[in-house]
Amino acid sequence: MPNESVNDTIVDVLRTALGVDKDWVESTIEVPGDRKMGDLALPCFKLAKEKRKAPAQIAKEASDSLPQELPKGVDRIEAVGPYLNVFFDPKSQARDLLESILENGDRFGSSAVGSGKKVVLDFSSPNIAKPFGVGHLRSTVIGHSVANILNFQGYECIRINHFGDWGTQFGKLMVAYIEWGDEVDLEGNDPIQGLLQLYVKFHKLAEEDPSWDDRGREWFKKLEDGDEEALRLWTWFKEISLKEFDRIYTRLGVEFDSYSGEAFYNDKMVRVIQRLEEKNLLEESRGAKIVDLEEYGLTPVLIQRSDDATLYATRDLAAAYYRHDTYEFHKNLYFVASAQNDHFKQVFKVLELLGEPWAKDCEHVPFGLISFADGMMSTRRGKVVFLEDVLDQAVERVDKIISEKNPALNNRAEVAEQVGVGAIVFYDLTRRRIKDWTFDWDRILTFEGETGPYAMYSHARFRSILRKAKQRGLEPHTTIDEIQFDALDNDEAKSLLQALEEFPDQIRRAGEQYEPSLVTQSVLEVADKANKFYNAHHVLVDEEDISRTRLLLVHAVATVLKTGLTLLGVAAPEEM
RNA sequence: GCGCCAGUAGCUCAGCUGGAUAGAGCAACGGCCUUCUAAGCCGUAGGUCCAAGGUUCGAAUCCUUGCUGGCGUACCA
Repeated sequence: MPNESVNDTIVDVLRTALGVDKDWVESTIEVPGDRKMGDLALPCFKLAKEKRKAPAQIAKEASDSLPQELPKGVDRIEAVGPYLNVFFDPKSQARDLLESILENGDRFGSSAVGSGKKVVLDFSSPNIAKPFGVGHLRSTVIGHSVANILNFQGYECIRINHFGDWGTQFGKLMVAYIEWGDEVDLEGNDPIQGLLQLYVKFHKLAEEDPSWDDRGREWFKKLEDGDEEALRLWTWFKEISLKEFDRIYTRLGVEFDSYSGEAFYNDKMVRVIQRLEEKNLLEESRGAKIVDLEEYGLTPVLIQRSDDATLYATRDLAAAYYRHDTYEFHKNLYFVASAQNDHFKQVFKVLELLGEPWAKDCEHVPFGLISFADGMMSTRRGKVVFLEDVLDQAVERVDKIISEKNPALNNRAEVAEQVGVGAIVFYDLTRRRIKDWTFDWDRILTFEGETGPYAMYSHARFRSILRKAKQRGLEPHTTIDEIQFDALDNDEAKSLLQALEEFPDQIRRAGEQYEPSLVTQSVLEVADKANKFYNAHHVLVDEEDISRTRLLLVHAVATVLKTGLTLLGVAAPEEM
């Protein structure tokens, strides 16, 4: 069914009139693309063969045989060509919607489908000792938003930041530090910059002379074996990074329930290897230990290197077990770039082969990558745009715009931060997550059209009307019975109401598909229709009754926009 | 080579499990601020939905093949 508003009574009436069964109606009925055609439509093509009649004739006959008394809330049902179109009574529709928003407030659009179920979300998960680049934005904001959306639907969300705080990269960094540590500043304001320089220099040399990589592996092995010097450096690098990440998460408003990174699973690797051995899945190959997945069309999973050090896949297996044991999850989600599709296929397949029934509840939620116009981002080559620089630029630009457009704003710095950061977050959540995008300063710093600032602006604008009204002693109607329907009897109000009505359904879909862009699109749709309404009709007019009814609509718009923005992890300032 | 993903207006994208005339934004051009925030609104222009087959009453949507681009393809994560 297209949405929840299709109730049984309507299905029943249509079913009887057409002489078909309930399932047929439920699976065929749809919401017309053009809502002028009706609120629901039932195409009758499929019945043509069976009934040996033209679809249009079937629709016509069915509409003639409808009962006198239509279901509550239905204004009329009419045949239009081969379609049987259902029109809801606009008044009762508007009444139900506004009443629901009035009653539910910022819970409008929420549900309880997930109640009692736990969802584990692994997102953001940046690598320690590397800068937090725009590339890390994706996992962070998508994961955060999906957590908000699922939470809104009653799921209990466990947000895990699976830091990349283990692996050969640390060995490499240690080698670099030992060699050139005195050339960089790791104590000043920007120690990450120093680490990056070491990292880049190392990779430049390693490209020409692979023996550098061997030294890196050696040092990582030392770390795994608990070497004191290695451990000291590792702890120090980690501290430097965590400080930086903390600052960014605070700005983004992102929080986690667990910060157990890869190192956390260090002592849980043995058990994984044990399990694999018990099931006879492990084989020796070229000196390493692997699980062969050839018969499933997958490349082998490397479990243990020839020098016995563990790998990414091993740690993910250990983490999956840990999460299962600790949280008894309904779903275990990984918000990781689509480049790692194969990796997750392998890991989940191994879990399946291990006989774990919960393997099917593990899901990779992939997203496209961010690249530069001239190619890929690469930390190894030092080709990174720091997320903080992007946020700073955005905030700076917003601040300038405020100084031009609303110089009287008193909490300007705070609002500039909210709008600037919100613009970046919203930007990343506008398109479907699977899409790749190219980093472009001009584009990401555009605040007009389908952008975060536009949505925030629309919200602020409508909040402003409510404030102005209050100053004049006007409040929205508080009970639905007071509504003056004439005040909403125009195209702009109707399509605005429609946009508001679709909001809960979009949230539901966004939760099912782990796709925040559906919320973004719905927010933009509401903002668009709201601004059109704003420009076509005055809210604060002489007739008090009309004003108060329109204020109710304004209240509904502000409520929904704020809820939508909040689910996306974007602030909704009162003024801007 | 093989695998996964994408291909819709000049650019960036929507288009829900196939349904009525394929929609927005940006860029371009022309309008609208002495009443609620012009980060807004209205209008003009812009399309062989990558291509060819197939399924269907009906395909941007499903299937097949091909083309283009991105990513992956064992000791990085």
